[in-house]
Amino acid sequence: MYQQLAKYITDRIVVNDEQLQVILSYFKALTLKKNEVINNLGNPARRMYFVNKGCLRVYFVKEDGAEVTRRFAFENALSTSLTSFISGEPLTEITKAIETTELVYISRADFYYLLDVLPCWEKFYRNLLEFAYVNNTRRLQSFVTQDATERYKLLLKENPHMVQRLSNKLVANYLNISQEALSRLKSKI
Amino acid sequence: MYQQLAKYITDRIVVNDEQLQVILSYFKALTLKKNEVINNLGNPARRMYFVNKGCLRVYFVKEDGAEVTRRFAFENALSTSLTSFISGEPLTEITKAIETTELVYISRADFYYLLDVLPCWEKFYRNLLEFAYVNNTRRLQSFVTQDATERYKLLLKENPHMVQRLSNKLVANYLNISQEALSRLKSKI
DNA sequence: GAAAAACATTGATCTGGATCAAAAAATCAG
DNA sequence: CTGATTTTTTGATCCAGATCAATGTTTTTC
Repeated sequence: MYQQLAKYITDRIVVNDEQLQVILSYFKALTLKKNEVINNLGNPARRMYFVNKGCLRVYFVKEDGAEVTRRFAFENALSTSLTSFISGEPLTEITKAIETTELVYISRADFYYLLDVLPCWEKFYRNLLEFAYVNNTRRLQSFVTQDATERYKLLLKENPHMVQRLSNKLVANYLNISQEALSRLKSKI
Repeated sequence: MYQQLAKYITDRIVVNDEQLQVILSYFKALTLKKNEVINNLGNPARRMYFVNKGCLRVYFVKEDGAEVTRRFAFENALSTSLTSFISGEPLTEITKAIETTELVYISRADFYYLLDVLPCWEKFYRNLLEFAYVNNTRRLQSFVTQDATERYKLLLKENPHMVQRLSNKLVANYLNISQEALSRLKSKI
């Protein structure tokens, strides 16, 4: 159950076995059914999740109720509503399992406790923040500098597995275009 | 010269006077003329800047040469091309002074050296990354969930000083709309 | 302080992608 | 396996905001 997470951590920071066991001991298992939601707008993010199997979808909800996908978390990815996890303020993005999903999670309190007691966890968190920032910026850059076709081509190039694994509807939503628009632009490439 | 930076640091982390002097000793002064550029696409980011007076504009350049503003850094703000600063890869955003601007800066090498030797600097960097991430995410959310008028109203509410201080052209560019579109939507509010 | 340059406004037209609608294809539940 | 739901495709129409153009206004420069 902890094997994938252990590899994830040791791939990113230098950590001895004792420290690793301490870290892992704070993670608990959770299985979600398809379409199950794990947080609610208005509450703060209380956990950070690691995906062993399955896939999470994180999305914003517009005022009119429309959803815009912010990110997917596939196997061996960490996921939380990081802005809320950081600030403690209510979250503005919903996380839902798009298929049956096996997770392990750590509570926000335990996460911050580890930051205080394990210097290597501070390094881990630094790494996590750096990657989250870089990914976020790439996505922002793509939205403000590229049209729908360019965004799709970039996705095909950088994350082909996403296009293979997800329905057109979800891919379109990730690109922030309608599924009709995606269908049309695919037929033109 | 270091007064504003010293306050910026002590407002964010717990640091004794000796540590503070060590940190400040790595910063050097630099004054930019209006429209002077401080980095070039293709090079990695080698410095982090702190604005004492003036204003920096950080922008992406599209394939067709059009510019899209990513961020402004006014007085008492840190600024770098953080994705490049983190990864060491060539930067994808240009930083230009939009007026005569007085800066102090630290080199990337010295910044990382401080991370190794001063635990409080690691905390400082964590804080910096967290805020950068949160701001980035807010901006991404605004772009994917709001139309031009809503983005403008949000800017007016959250950063009225930006609307006051900057030309319509720059405000429009920050909102990723044409200056004509901004002029029209303002007349309708 | 006058000429030049940059910026702001307003009008006309264009366009990428949204929305609405309906049919075809795929997936799911019992 | 079969009917029901969901997804995908294609067509018709619409709209927010872009672009082009012209004029007025402010700022810069010498």
